[in-house]
Amino acid sequence: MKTEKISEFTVSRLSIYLRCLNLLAASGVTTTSSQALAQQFQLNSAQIRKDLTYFGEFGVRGVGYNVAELRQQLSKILGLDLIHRIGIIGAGNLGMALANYRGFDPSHFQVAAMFDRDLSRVGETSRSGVYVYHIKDLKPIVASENIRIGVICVPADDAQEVANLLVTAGITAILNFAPVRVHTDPKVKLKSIDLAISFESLSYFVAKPAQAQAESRKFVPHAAGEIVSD
Amino acid sequence: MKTEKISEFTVSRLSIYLRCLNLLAASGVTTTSSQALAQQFQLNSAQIRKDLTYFGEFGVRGVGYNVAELRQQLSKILGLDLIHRIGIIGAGNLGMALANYRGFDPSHFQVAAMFDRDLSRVGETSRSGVYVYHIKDLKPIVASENIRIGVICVPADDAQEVANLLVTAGITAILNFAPVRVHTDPKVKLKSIDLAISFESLSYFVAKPAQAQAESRKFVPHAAGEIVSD
DNA sequence: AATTGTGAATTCCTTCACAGCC
DNA sequence: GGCTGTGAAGGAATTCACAATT
Repeated sequence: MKTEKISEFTVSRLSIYLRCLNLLAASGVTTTSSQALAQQFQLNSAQIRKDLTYFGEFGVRGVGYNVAELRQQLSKILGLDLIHRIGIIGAGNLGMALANYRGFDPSHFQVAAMFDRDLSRVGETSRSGVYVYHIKDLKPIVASENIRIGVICVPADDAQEVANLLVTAGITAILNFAPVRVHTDPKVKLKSIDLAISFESLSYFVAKPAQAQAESRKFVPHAAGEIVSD
Repeated sequence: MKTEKISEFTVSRLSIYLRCLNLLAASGVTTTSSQALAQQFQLNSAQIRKDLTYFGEFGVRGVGYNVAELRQQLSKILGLDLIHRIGIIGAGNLGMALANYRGFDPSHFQVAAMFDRDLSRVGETSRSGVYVYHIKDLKPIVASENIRIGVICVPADDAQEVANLLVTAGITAILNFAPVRVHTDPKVKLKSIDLAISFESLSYFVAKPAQAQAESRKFVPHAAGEIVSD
């Protein structure tokens, strides 16, 4: 394994590779190659190999990759051998939807608690069984529930304040859904999904159909907005 | 204006610039400069200028930019002088949350209809007043409601089928929230927000705190997963 | 004097192409 | 023969730095 910097692009692609391998494993494939993966899932084989070799030499020349082994390696690299405890701040539509979201595996990601400042929401429980605490209890609950990831689902005007609270509470990573740029301690990994920017980008392409199709890359990881770790 | 290809990165930043300008306008600022914007909002002034000059020469040398004029220009470029009619497919948690989402201006984006194949959801209405139709009525409702943007909020296994239906219904752009890569006609603008990838990227950085902070760019537009127009 | 618009330099990301190995 | 791992090439995006302009 090298000590080179791993880009956000590479990390996102690892997720995609793992997803592809899971599909292959489910259909009983035990061995594959970068070319086979590339062809089946419309990726570039050299990129797959390059991404993987940042973390080790998982393949066998002339043969390819063992599906089971590579799945396990990628799971490990992505930290999916751990259980991540998540706290959602803002128990509105989006926060509730995320608490109930079934798109990710509950053996890796668990929404442990929600928080809101609105007393009418405090004491509620999501359909999936997540309790809504008052925001003033953020710090002790983060500690007692072992929460490492905070998800900001409050309006733009409150996002920075919530980010500050999360940092103070000792969170490790933040996923921000508020349509605003927030700033945090560099030790906290911050990532944003900005729905307003996503829709406005679509708007641009809808409004300009001629130019719209010309550009665009095959793959761009992440949330509209920003990825910041400082 | 040049006929160069405009990158997805640039388009996303235009949204950010517009947002910054809106804040400046709200606080009564009438003139600004790329340096002032860069400093206040942590951007790079050369990048702002370069992004803007893809679309025209909006500034005055030695003076800067007129806030009101630049806002209007950016709104126009981003197609925000139009009203975008949106259809959401999948009236589950996420679909409902988006139908009720208040993060974008209803004078630019209107959720006109939702669709589901589950009869128990058909006939419901979101809190914001959006009716849920049966998916079999997609095509006629898309036409009658003048829907141009389709938002996929169904499980991964159904996403490709829904994408096909949307293309057949004559949609112009698709925003895909399903954690899977979908393929469409190249004439349709496709963009994905992959929450599973976003969380897995955070997982990577939570699991590897040492390396985690080293890399990462200041700004990466878009959804985890992919941006595809083909 | 100040700030834009932009060619040049730089940095980063992707793809090519092949030596090395099974 | 076939496939990996990787140096080198190519392409994109960002930033620098300055000539042009008011």
